[in-house]
Amino acid sequence: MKKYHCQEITENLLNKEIRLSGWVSKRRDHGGIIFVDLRDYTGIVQLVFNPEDKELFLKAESIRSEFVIEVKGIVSDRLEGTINNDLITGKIEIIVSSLRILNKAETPPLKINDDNVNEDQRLQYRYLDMRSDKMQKTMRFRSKLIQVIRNFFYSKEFVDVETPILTKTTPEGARDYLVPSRVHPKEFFALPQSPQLFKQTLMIGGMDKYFQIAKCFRDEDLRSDRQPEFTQLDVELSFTDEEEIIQLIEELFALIFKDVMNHSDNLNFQRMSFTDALKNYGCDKPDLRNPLILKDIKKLVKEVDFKVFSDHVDNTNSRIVALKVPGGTSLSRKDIDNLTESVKQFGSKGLAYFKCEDISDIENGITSPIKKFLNTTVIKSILDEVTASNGDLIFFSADSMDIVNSSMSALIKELGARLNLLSEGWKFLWILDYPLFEKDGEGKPTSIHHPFTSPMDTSDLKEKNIYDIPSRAYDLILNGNEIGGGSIRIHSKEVQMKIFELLNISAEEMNKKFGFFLDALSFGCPPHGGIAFGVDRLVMLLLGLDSIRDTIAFPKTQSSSCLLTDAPSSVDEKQLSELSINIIKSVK
RNA sequence: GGGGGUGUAGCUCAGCUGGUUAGAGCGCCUGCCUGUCACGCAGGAGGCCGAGGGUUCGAGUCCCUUCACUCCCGCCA
Repeated sequence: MKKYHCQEITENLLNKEIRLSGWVSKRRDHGGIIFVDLRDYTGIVQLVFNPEDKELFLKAESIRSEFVIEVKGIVSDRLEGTINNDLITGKIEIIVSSLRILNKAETPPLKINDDNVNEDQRLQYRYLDMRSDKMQKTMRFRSKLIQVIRNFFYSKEFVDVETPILTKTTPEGARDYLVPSRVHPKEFFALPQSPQLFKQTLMIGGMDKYFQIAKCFRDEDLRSDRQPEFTQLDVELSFTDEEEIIQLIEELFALIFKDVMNHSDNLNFQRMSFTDALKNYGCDKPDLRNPLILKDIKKLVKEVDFKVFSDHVDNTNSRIVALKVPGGTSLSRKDIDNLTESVKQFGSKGLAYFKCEDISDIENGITSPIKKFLNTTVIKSILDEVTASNGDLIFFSADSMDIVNSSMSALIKELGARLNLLSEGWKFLWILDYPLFEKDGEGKPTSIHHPFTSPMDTSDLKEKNIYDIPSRAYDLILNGNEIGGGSIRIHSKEVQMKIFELLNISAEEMNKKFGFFLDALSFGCPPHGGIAFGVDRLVMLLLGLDSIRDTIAFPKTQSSSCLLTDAPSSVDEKQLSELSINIIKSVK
């Protein structure tokens, strides 16, 4: 007898005897008749137990929620008036002739498909949570996405190569997860932060088109969109350039949207320079659905005798911006106070603003706590600069470049969401022309992308100011989220050593940490480049989920533990001594 | 490392300015019920109020410490 899934039972099977198995979603016992909703991943179908068969009926009385059962029965029309239009299978039911209880179940601690359960409960009982429609849909979507991605790259003759999980620690970047070596006491493997050096080494090895769905590990603090272990789609090609990679990836996303998202319209990919992104949006991942943009007004306020502005007028590392919010006068004083409070976490000291009630009457039509510092000419020039209309609110921020950018980009995001300013749809954006280096917290140069990124022109390395050297890096942004990034790489040993040198990595350290790679570069490395995408984050975005955890079967909590298995856990002394490890006794 | 939020029954939550015996809905158990699908009706069980300490005649409620979960800043080449 053929086996079916619940949702496959339709009128086509009327009067046929079928076999079905699944979980008991609900039992409704009317004394003389028992209904059971049987559930599998496809959905629900109603079973009917009639009292004529006493043994069968008795057994049906004993079943409870989440029992695993197998039934045989006849697919029947529902009686007049008992059709349930809320169920796809609501026109039929199964009159059960035999029941096997394959397994009992304790009363579950959470209800399947109850979307109002706390996440720690869901993670502790992930196997129950996973029975829900939502998790089933997400995990199957993810699988389909990966299938489409793999097929795309196979069809283009890319080679899928697995790279090591036990590898070498790297000096830059995130904290490594370390694995002690038993065979080599006092030495450690590191889990890969990404397969970067391996994929470049594959290029040197003549694997001219490579891709991998790769697990990556970074021991840093978590966020709703960051897990310590995550999945990357990793891609690398030899003899390539930016344009070929961009075309390849746009083609991939066209396929993903067609086959996985059932999205028929053409996708819209725009491009923007890193400089323009920072200038207009204060960040390198603007959401193009959001119409709000920043306007620099330093020139307009240079004569203004107002300390908040004048402190920054002559500082080249400072920015003074205006942000016009159309219809923003609807924000209450309390709303504005809350927004002011929320930008403070980025180091901003406050938010000044104009309320534009009547822009033709600057005397009375513009209200602002800072109006007394500004003359009519300055106010007028600001209104012109942002092309203000009646009903607009204009926020001002003056501070160091970093603080203005981070606080105002957050404000743009917040206002866009709160005032419903976002347009519909999917906005892809390539960010190009990144500089090679930026200053780190200690004022030292650090790679914006990573130290294997090629400069646009190698002669710049000698001639230009280190922070003005353009790189060949690119990022792909989708609706304000970074989904991937890559670069054309350095393929010359000399250039690579020069970059390390600029990063203050000593010859000795270079040799110790990257010696193998520098050697490899010297044996005929083809020009190459690539890109990597965060698969978990992509699934989250495409499905509109709030957290990356919902896209991962067994995710970690914010403190990097697994509530299902209770990992991490302490280990036996014996295990430790085999690894030559002593636990430092905590002073506390 | 820092800031915010949450923690009370199996689950989701209420519990005011400290005051008798800590509540609700759902779930669970028992009984009744032949057309329900949020089944219904009757009855019942279930709590170390996250943990530890303190203030008080008295603490779920106030104070301190700590743990867990969560959002954010730092961090994430």
